[in-house]
Amino acid sequence: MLAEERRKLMRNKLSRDGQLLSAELIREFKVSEDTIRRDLKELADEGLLRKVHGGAMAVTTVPIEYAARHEMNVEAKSAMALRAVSLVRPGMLIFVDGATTTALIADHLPSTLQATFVTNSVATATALSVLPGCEIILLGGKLIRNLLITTGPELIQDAESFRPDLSIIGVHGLTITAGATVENYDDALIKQRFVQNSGEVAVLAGHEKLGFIASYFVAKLSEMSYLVCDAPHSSLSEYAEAGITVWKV
Amino acid sequence: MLAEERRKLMRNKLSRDGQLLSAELIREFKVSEDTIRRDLKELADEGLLRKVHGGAMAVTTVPIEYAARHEMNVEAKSAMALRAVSLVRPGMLIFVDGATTTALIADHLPSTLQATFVTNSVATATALSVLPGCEIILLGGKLIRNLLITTGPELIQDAESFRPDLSIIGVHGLTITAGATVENYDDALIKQRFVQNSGEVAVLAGHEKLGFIASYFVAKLSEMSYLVCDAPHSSLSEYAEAGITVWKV
DNA sequence: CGCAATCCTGCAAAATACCGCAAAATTCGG
DNA sequence: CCGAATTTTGCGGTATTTTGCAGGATTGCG
Repeated sequence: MLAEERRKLMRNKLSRDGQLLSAELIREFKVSEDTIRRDLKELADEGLLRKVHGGAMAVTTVPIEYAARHEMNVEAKSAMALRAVSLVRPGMLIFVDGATTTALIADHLPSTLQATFVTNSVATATALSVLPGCEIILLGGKLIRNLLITTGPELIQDAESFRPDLSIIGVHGLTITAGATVENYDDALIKQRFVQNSGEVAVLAGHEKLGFIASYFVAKLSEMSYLVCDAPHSSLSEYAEAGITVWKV
Repeated sequence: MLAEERRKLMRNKLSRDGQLLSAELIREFKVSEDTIRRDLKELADEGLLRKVHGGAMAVTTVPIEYAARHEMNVEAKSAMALRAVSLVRPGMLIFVDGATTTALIADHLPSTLQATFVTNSVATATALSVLPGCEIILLGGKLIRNLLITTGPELIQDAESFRPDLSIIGVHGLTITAGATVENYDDALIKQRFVQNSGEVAVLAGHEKLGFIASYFVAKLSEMSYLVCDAPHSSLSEYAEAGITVWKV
């Protein structure tokens, strides 16, 4: 068996189980303890795992990952969420996605608001649940572990039932030519559906997202009504010229 | 089990319960008292907890949460969840409802478990998401604010697609004649569906639920395979005589 | 005060980790 | 295809970590 093949299997096992046991790997691959130890050191140098006595543990623990992203840059994200809130009117049907930024809008909504929200994000649904006058519809499906959002063909189908007045979405990349993009395929599909079916679309993007193209397409510039961003005016002017209402925070 | 894995589980338990009991950890991890004590010293050096006689207390910035949780008898609930976990086998399809007790089972499941879970509870889905080898399906629908579970006619319809090997449900009331009952109509409808379509049904009920009849029917005694309860044997014998496998914790 | 539970210290056994080196396997240039 | 350079692997020896145990001190509680 090739060394690289063995390490590939170890990567798979790690992402599946969240940890690796040296003794188990020795039995499984029929190699010496030293070889396993060297492999673990390799993977540790790649940042995939942390060596511990007797094996290794994955570094990407899910809740930590989500929590860590949530912690980052809270002031800017909160400011952007505040701006997006001004688009919300009573009685609206509003889609909110599972981005860490958009999940913050619940904190800025008036507690007396009466509206209906639809989302595929566990975190967003939980945050919105504090609003006594609002109805919250959580789209069901297979849970994506590190994003805490639901996905799946049935969900895409269900999404067709909604024609929101407003969709508030976060993205991973935004450029003039490529439009809005994200890093997860399923996430992209869902956002596409709501972008196409919504009356208005508000995109929230931190300044670090500008000029970056992620792997999966979400929306053309012409499909976007509002762009909320914390970048300087100079970077945003070209988006304003493309016909988008740009709000700098 | 890795030492590091054990400490990780202890951290989880600590943040959930606000405290750790040495004796309980010894039973749970099947290690000596010394090992647990050394682990507690490790975590104490990290500043996560303060050692006290018989265990440790979390050094919490928010004492409110601990007080609130302590009120709710976490120990008994955790013990019941631990028992229910023994019914889980790799490869199973398992329904877990949104009761506070059943949501705890995620903490007792082995991190290497490979299985599929279906739930209508936001809290349960989030808790289960720490298991790297498991698929989690969250049923979609209208969110019930105070329970953080989804409901609705479409959800009942979707539920028919599943034939779980096992359903783990919590109830609000349990008597010989009225069977299992809960306080929320939509919740009852969903549990009914899964009770009828599951291979085995495990009911978790604190001792205070016995002899109480809530408003909405969930399951007859004949539909229940297992009853996990912390009541004395004398109260439970009649359920055992009704043909249910009764586990006292 | 007495008893049981818990805690602490030192120690020893087992498992695991680490280092240097040489054999074996693989790669590569001609 | 051959031989040298490189990489990979296993082995011996030693260091470190983990764990349980014994025995005595301490604590909590009726």
